[in-house]
Amino acid sequence: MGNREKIVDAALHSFTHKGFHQTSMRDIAQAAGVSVGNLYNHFAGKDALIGEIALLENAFFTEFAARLVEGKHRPRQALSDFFTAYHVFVSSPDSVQLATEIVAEVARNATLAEKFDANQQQLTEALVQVIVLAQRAGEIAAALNPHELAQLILDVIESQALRQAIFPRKAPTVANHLLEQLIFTQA
Amino acid sequence: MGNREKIVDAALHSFTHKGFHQTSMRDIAQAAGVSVGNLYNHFAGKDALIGEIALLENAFFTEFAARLVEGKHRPRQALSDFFTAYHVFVSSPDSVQLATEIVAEVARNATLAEKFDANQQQLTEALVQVIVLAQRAGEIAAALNPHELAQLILDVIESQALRQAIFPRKAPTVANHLLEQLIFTQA
Amino acid sequence: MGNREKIVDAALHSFTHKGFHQTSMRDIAQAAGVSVGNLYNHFAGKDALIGEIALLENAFFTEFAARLVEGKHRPRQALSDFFTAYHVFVSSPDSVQLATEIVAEVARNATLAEKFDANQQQLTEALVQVIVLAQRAGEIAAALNPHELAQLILDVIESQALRQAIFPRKAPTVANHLLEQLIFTQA
Amino acid sequence: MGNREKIVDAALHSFTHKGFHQTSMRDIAQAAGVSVGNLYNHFAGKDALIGEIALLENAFFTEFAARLVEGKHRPRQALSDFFTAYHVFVSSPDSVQLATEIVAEVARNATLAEKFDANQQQLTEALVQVIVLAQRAGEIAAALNPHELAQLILDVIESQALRQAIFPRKAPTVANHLLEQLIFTQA
DNA sequence: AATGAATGAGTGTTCATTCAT
DNA sequence: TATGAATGAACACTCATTCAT
Repeated sequence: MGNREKIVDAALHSFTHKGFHQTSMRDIAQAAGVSVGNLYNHFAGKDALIGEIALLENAFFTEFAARLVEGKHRPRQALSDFFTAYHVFVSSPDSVQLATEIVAEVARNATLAEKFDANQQQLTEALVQVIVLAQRAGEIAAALNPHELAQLILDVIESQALRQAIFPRKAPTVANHLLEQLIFTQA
Repeated sequence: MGNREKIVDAALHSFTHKGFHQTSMRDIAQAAGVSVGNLYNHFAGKDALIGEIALLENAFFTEFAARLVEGKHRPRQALSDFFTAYHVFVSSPDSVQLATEIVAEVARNATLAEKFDANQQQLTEALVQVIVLAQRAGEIAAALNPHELAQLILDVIESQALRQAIFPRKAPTVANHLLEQLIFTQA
Repeated sequence: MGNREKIVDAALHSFTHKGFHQTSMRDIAQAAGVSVGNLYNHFAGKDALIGEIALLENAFFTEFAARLVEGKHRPRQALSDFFTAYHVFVSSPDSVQLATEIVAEVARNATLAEKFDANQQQLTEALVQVIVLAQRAGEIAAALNPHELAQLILDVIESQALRQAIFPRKAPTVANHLLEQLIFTQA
Repeated sequence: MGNREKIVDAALHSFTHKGFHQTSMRDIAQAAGVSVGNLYNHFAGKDALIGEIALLENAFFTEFAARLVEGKHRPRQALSDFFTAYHVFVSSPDSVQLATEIVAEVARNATLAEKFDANQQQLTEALVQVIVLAQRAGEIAAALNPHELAQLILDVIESQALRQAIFPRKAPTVANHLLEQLIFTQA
């Protein structure tokens, strides 16, 4: 593993567990087993490193999008599967912690926001595609705006993950049951 | 206005626009027109100040809950009105910025999470109350779990506000149209 | 007990256990159950309080001197008794801790040194008096300079107390046996 | 001279003349001609620096011990010479000021006390060695406990130095005359 | 690409002291 | 006397970044 990757890994871990602004370049260098100075041979500065990490989810979004489209000949099933898989992905405590950091950062940094948005777009569009097919199949009400619905789906899954990670509750709800009730037409 | 209030105001403003960890105690003191040392006569430290700010929304939650319950004899209308009002409240850029900071903080601070959760609870329970009435009135499908639905409603409104504030989009959607389509039974 | 006494007590305790410069005026006020501002009604400032404490041993020195002179008709016994009593007095850990603080302070503050010296003088002179009588009685070699001997006696007892308090050793020596061997003529 | 040495020198000087707790890290950095931050590249913190200084006398103790043992074939002379040399060494005002600081610190810091004790041990043991030889030669009474005597000797010399430095007296006594009178057997 | 000493502004916090009440 | 809010300089320490090697 090259030093650059070691640094990215170390930064990911530190940022996740301590937050962007609670993590120092020294922390990262130490965790990566690399000298402080060397960090700057690979990244222009802390902000560049934050940017790199913030956009790391790229690959995952692409993968989810691909899998969705793959299953589009059975749209309802594809959506159901996606709900489950995405929920699992987004529910890991590490994922949640990092996500909150990224959102706070993105909210304050327009450049970052733009890139971040572009990433998400891929997944949203794949969702839209499958929703439209489900509507044609009569599995989702035709009156619903597919773009808005896609966005709502992602929001609901992500919010639920966030809440369950942060507020450890007595009875965690069955993940996406309600969502499916609301979205899919009843037999 | 007492100095304590001046400090809270200044902290609220600075935290909102720069983030908790990008704001120094000096920043706050200066913005409040107060000496640095005096900050510590009113708050035990920065964390205490962050906690105070993080829990400031208390009042608003209570107010929304009250208004909801007030209108419960016409549950559908009450919910609709709440959707609109809550969306407006939660959509102000300041509110969004601060909320992202708070969430990131809460995700890393169990004590804070607990208090924060307790606050939110009030609003959720008011929502549940009105949802149940709407179900009895046949305006919401009886099969939906009221607690989960209440939570989903808040999530959707908040997520939408967040997204619109962060990603300035071409066509901002009509706020809660989709939500109402999904939730309310069709005539 | 008046507030002034409460303050002195609190200062004595805090200075002893934390050192002059590690103790804040707040510490003292709190320990005394008094407001910070009130400290300044009773003492001009921290230095004045340090001075007060540093010279507190006054009374004890006077008492020891008095008892020594009282027993001077049996000089050897009086000296022996003094050795024991002074050793006990000076050996308490609190006494040692405070003494080291005072010495460090006195070493840097000529005014304080002068007052401190004056206090000690009383005891030294009482010792000299009894030593001279012991010499006349043939119990101490006449060749020894009484002033120097008095000083040496105090030094040895104090140093021993210091060492035993700071370096907890395996076998604490029988306190003043050696001192008596050296000083008193052998039968 | 490396920066580390410059820092140690500056700390030694500042600590001696102002005391540990009256000296700030900035003082030291400035006196060393070094940036504040760089202090922490060389020492973990102020305490580490205090520790380093407190144990600096190591070398001197070792040297005195060596010289003592060197002269042990003429024990009385060796002791006499040591008295004089040690008195000179320990009498410099700087030495006294620093010593009072160290003692106060050592009295409050068990870890430091231990290390400090170990240092002193070397010298005490060399002294014991020579005392025993002097006793065999009949120059010191055989009845005296050599360990206790060694300790007493160091105490007396150090106390005397302390007193002369702090209380500038009319007639400074001839340094170790009395000590020799007490210790050595008379022809 | 790699090191780690060096920088100096910046951090949260504490301090002795003052002062209006 | 007594209070405790108010002051602002000072404190130990950390920071992102640079740079000679």
